[in-house]
Amino acid sequence: MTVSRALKTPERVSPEVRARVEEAVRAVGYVPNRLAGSLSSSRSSVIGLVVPSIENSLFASTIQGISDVLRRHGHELMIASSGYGAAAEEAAIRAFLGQRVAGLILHDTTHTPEAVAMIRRAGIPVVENGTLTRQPLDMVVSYSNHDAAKAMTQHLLRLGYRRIGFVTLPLAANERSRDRRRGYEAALEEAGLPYDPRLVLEVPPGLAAGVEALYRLLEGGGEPDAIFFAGDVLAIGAALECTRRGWKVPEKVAIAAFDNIDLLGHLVPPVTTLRLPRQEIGRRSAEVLLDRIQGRATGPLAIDLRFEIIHRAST
Amino acid sequence: MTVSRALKTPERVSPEVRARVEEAVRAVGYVPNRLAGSLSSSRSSVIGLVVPSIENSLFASTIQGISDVLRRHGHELMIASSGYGAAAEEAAIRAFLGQRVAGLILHDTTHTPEAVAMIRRAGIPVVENGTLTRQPLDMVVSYSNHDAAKAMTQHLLRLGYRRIGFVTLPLAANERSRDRRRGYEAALEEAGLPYDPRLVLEVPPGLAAGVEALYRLLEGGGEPDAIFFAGDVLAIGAALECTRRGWKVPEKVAIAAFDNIDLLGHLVPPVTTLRLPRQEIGRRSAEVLLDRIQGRATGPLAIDLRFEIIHRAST
DNA sequence: TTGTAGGCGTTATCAA
DNA sequence: TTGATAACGCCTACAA
Repeated sequence: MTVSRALKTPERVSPEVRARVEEAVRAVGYVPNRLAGSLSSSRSSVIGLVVPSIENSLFASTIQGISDVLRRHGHELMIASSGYGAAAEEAAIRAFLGQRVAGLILHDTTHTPEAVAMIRRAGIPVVENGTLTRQPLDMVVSYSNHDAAKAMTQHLLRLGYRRIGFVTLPLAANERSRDRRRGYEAALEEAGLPYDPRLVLEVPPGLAAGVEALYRLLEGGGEPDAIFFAGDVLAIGAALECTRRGWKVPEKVAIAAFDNIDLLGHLVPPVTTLRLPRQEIGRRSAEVLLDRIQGRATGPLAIDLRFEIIHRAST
Repeated sequence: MTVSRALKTPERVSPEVRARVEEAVRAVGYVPNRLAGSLSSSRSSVIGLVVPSIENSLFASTIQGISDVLRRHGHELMIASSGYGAAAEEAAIRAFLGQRVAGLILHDTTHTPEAVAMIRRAGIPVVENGTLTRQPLDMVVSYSNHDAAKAMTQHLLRLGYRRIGFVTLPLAANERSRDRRRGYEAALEEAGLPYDPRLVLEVPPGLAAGVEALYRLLEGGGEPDAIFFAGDVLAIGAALECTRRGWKVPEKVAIAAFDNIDLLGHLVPPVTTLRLPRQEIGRRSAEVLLDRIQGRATGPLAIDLRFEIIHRAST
């Protein structure tokens, strides 16, 4: 007990005892067993994070933000990827709850009923990250995918484009993509423009898909004057393909992207895009989670971290 | 005890008891406490991973590979980033050992003496990932940065380039970069070419650094006919800058990169590079670690996963 | 096949 | 300020 105190609350132990303990710790290379500590105190310093994919650099920024904050506060981070499936997410959540994590951060905002029930029973705080969902489990830290897509579409409209193509990642089981799509439609509607299905495309992720989308839209009869690639690296693939073909952007077709990937600013021409607070989402998520864990806050919470349009020469 | 058995070794319990337990588990939403399990059995299912940076997409591939294998085997993954510093790595390792992880995967191959001592005392298996180091702590799964850089340099020599520039990331405290640099030098030496300091540059990571390196080498008096960017996205920055300036590659200067970033193949012209088994490194690391944890293997081990040159139009 | 006893390494609590 | 005792929830070992 005295050792425990000397290590956790050194001020509550005599200097002499403290010194002896420190010496002994050094001598034997003692590393306290936090499993036992957690079991005894029913407090854990581990946070569980479930992202659709670790490999995706956008999520990676968020993870880095989370990791930085947790490290500073002496917490550990457990990660699992759900591969974009709610069942895998449920499995990950179950595993984390088995490890008695102190809190969860989930990127997806759609969960299996069982996953929700487990989290409720565990009674631990949760942050959702993917989009400013209307039905949060608990806390949300994100930006509005709907508003971001709408703002970019309006930006294009303001620039005079009238036949705006929209390329999205798969809409199924992903509230983020659906939000973006609805934002696009909302902007058109407010502008009194018709929705033309020949201008809308759903494609898998990846550079190659961006290239393919470019051709399909240009040759699909919709005659787009601009294309808004609402996902990942799609716009990069398309922009590079224009370079390859010697097509002038935005004269041939304007191109807009959805994320502040460094590279977009280095392309020729640099590509208009949205700045999304990826790292900030991670940092704030970790912070609000720790606030709750440490009893500094209670109750639901929704933090809108906003976005920003970066206007460049491609539009 | 019967419940424990029903859950872990259902075949050793009567069907009737099994059914009753399953029913009860469902009814109360019971999630076994793995902390208590680990404490009692002194076995853990958690693996600790320390990478220099989570945000870097190259490490992200490796992490994904690790995560996939661990998930399939019912193990969890704890992550920390060392920010490229051995002291931060040591702190992460200490935290992981406190959590009684079953094994460690470290990307860096240089560690503080204290970190090494702690790992030794803990007696858990370790895999190092960054390069085929000669003095592994325990197991290594990687490729040879030295050989890869040498091979690419020789490739350029074979193509007839004689004044080959070399751009590296910071050499301090990073065996990988030093290995690459030595590989470059070895190739020159074997070819009987002099080492010209005007052709070698050390820069920070990032697209912009690649652009800057391009100019500094072209204007530095070394008159390179090819530049080998031995790190990350440096080559992308340089290649895009050539596009922007309308410089022909490889006529103006040939460009070679060091990693199989998808994008390199989509640039104009596509950029020659090395294919490195990033994901495979992650998968194999997890596999050999599990082999040891589950007692299927013992002793040191070095797995060389090789690399491959992807010759494209930029050289 | 089922159950009992004891202990894993901490921390909460209370007593000295 | 220090120490004794009893959990925490599971698993090992052994007994019924």
